[in-house]
Amino acid sequence: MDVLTGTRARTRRAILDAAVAVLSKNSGASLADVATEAGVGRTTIHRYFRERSDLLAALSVYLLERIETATERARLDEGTALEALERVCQEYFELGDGLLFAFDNPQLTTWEGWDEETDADRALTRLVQRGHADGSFDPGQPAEWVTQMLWAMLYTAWQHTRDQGAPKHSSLELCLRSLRKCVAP
Amino acid sequence: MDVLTGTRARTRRAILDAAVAVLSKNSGASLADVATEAGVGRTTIHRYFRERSDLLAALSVYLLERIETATERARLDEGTALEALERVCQEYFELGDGLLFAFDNPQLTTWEGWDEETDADRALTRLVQRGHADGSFDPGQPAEWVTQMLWAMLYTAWQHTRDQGAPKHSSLELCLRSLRKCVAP
DNA sequence: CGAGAACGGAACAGTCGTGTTCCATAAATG
DNA sequence: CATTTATGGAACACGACTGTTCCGTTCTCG
Repeated sequence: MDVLTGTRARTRRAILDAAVAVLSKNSGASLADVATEAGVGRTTIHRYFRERSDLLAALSVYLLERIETATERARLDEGTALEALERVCQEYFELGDGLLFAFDNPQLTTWEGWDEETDADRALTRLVQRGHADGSFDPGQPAEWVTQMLWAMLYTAWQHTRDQGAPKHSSLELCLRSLRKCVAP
Repeated sequence: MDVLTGTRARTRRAILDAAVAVLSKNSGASLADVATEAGVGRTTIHRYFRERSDLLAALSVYLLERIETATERARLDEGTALEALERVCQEYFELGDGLLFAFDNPQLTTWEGWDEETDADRALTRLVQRGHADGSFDPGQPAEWVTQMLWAMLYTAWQHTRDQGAPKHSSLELCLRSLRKCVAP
């Protein structure tokens, strides 16, 4: 079940992406809705994920992977803490609808099966602590608070573009501006 | 149907409050769950609200009322804009779980039946514009963005206390601190 | 081109929430 | 205390979603 032919890997991706798009708008959507969005038969979904819970579990690891790679791309230990924070903000913003889904299902980032923090969470926390240590971040706001704020701001920004049709770059710009001012000492 | 005896008014409130508590945790919860939380029979709920949608509609006006009165209590046109913003933040924080519900259902604050803004929305927007005018708020962040940020921060703060058991006052303190820095010029 | 893999769709049983009716009981009210 | 009034619970029909099976079709790759 690890090795998938090109075709299977492709439709699997299509189903997962469709699930993110549909479930981020309506977390109670039916599998038929997901199938339609994916351009696939409902039975095909069951071929890849026996039960709905299997799809949701796969969705978890899928998004978690995307979050992890986005975090790695941001290279949190390079440059100043503020620069790194802005980079990771931009990377996360690219997650798009996955952002909404991840925010609505916080159990993803905290215990997606285990009760352990993810690497991304730890890296983010370390980053804020680095900012605390070198005096570039406000020491009055604990790291956990700052990371939660980051997600909430990203959620707001993405919703802002999705619902009100604001251009992506301007939403991201507002998000970065607010975040910068928040963490400043 | 406007005049309710004391008893009916009381159970109606119990049902609405239970619905807020349950649906803010799981928006797909069944009416049986709400009934249990309210300490009431499932049929009783149908006596007060024929269909699920009727309960949700009543929930909208209930929360909208609470938001309106909270906004009035904050006296947005008194004192400096910053002081007023902090007051309204504190008032909204008292909404508790209603906060999560309102944040998850943004259609409440924008068009709960009509496609019109609520009084609270307008008052908040005016407040931020006042801050822009007298130079006490950052002109680079439009009023709509600031109000959305306010809700996002409140959501974060309340979730912070609910999930991580942080004391209410400290969460609110963090929220106020972040908000203050955000709107500062 | 041909075999095997991948797929779509129909059909079916099972489950769960919903909305309704009916009746017996508990509570409030005058 | 007697009469409304409010309630809880059982029972039922209905609809939506789910999970499964089966079969014919399409595609993909050797």
